[in-house]
Amino acid sequence: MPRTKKPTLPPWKVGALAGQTGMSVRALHHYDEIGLLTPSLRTPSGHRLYQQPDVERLQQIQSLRLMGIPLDEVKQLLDGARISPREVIDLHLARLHEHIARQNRLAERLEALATHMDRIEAPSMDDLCQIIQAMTTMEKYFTAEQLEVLRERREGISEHHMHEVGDSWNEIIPKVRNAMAANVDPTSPEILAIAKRWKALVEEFTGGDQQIASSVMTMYKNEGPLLQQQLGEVPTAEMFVYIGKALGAMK
Amino acid sequence: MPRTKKPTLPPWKVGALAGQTGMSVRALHHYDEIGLLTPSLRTPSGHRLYQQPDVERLQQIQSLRLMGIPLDEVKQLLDGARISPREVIDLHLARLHEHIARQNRLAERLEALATHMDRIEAPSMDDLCQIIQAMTTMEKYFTAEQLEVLRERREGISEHHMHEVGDSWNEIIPKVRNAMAANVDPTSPEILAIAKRWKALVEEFTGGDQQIASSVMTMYKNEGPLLQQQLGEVPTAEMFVYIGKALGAMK
DNA sequence: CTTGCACCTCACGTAACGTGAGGGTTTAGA
DNA sequence: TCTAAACCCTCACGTTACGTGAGGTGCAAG
Repeated sequence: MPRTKKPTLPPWKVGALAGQTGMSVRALHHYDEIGLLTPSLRTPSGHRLYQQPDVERLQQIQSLRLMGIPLDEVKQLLDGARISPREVIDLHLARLHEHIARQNRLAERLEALATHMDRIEAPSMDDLCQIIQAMTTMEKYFTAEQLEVLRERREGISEHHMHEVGDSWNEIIPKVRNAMAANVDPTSPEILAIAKRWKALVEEFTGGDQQIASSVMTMYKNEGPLLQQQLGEVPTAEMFVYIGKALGAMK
Repeated sequence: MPRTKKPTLPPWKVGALAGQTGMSVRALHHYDEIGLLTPSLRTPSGHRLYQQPDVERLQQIQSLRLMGIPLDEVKQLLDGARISPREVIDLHLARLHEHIARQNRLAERLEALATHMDRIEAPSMDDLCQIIQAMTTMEKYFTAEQLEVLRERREGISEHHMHEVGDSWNEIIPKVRNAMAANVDPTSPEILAIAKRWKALVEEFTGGDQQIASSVMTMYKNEGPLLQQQLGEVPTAEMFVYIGKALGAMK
């Protein structure tokens, strides 16, 4: 009783397999190159012939790739490295979550940036970079919650008022600088008046939060030149001391 | 009245600039290679010398890179391509959000996969790939909400019961196949009894949802061999017709 | 004058293929 | 049976933003 036909199904050529599985021919070539999926047959002229086991392996490869597993790990997994599938999944989930968290932080920054840009009439590349610098500098000195508080406070304030505050600083700081240069006693009445305005301005920004106030001072100390370039007049550490004396003398 | 000193600050060498800015020397070389940041001076021996404008440009580059903007776009932006910064930001936000959405979908799939794996005692690579295949196949035939419904239903069912259901199908389907082969009248009492059990099994899975029921039938029609390999006995389209006749005759 | 450090220019490697270039093989139609 | 289309092969470069040597030169200090 002879066999009616050869019992093996006809093997697939690359193009056929590619069409069947939705992969590209180049991808199959690539898998062959890296030893991930080597067709079990070749025609004498070198054409790849994939048989059933190859097809099954390809399906496994596709499954694992769909889960975002890199090819070299797929190779290790399918080549019998004794790794528990659970570990693989957990490892990838961890990596993925970290990646997502990073991207989310980036998206938040970009969104914050976008709202900042909307406050400016005709933003230039230079403005853009300045704002980014300011944002990243702030991120170094304040915690996420503090930044949130500051953002909320900013939301509730008109742009006009922000300009007023900037003008106030630009008015006060030179006065303080001159007074210090002239060795004016910080407990003198003029300085006391200025110190009151200074304190009010500080509290408007910090909302009375001591943590924020001290972070601001550290930031001004460390990033003086940078902030000056962006904000105009900026207090120095000595000014803080000088005004501190005045405020201390106010009973 | 002669100048006291030369008015230009001493330029920085790569290592110094790298140290100042936190970049690597290689990165600065790279920026030079691609024409993004070419130092405005070189010593006769070829050492790069960065001057103040170069440093400022580098700071801008760093700012934009912090926002995830690729180097060639940074180059275009800084080289005066007249693109509005807002467009840049919005474009990147859109790309980023799409990317995040993809990663989130992947994470969901991985988490679903993890819970599936926990249902199996000693999961092999093969089991893993089978489950992934099943999941992706389901995703092709059901909407996200339907999948959610099915998942919730699965949560409320013991593993023991799931095995029972599988056994029931494995018992019923051969009976139907035999009856069809023997040309048994679908309105005969034995078939009617089987049809009732069939209907109950179907409803247990679909929860009576017509949309789900019809999606299931399409899936079985299209993916018969695949499902059979994973589930064991699987109904054919003809069986659906046959049982349909029986149920229709039940008044 | 030599040591050591900083600098230079190649040039390969990364992840997963896309996209030709240049040349054989197979197959379907005339 | 011949030929042209369609399919196959093997290089090999391009993609992103640099890391990491390899091998050689410049420069300041002991």
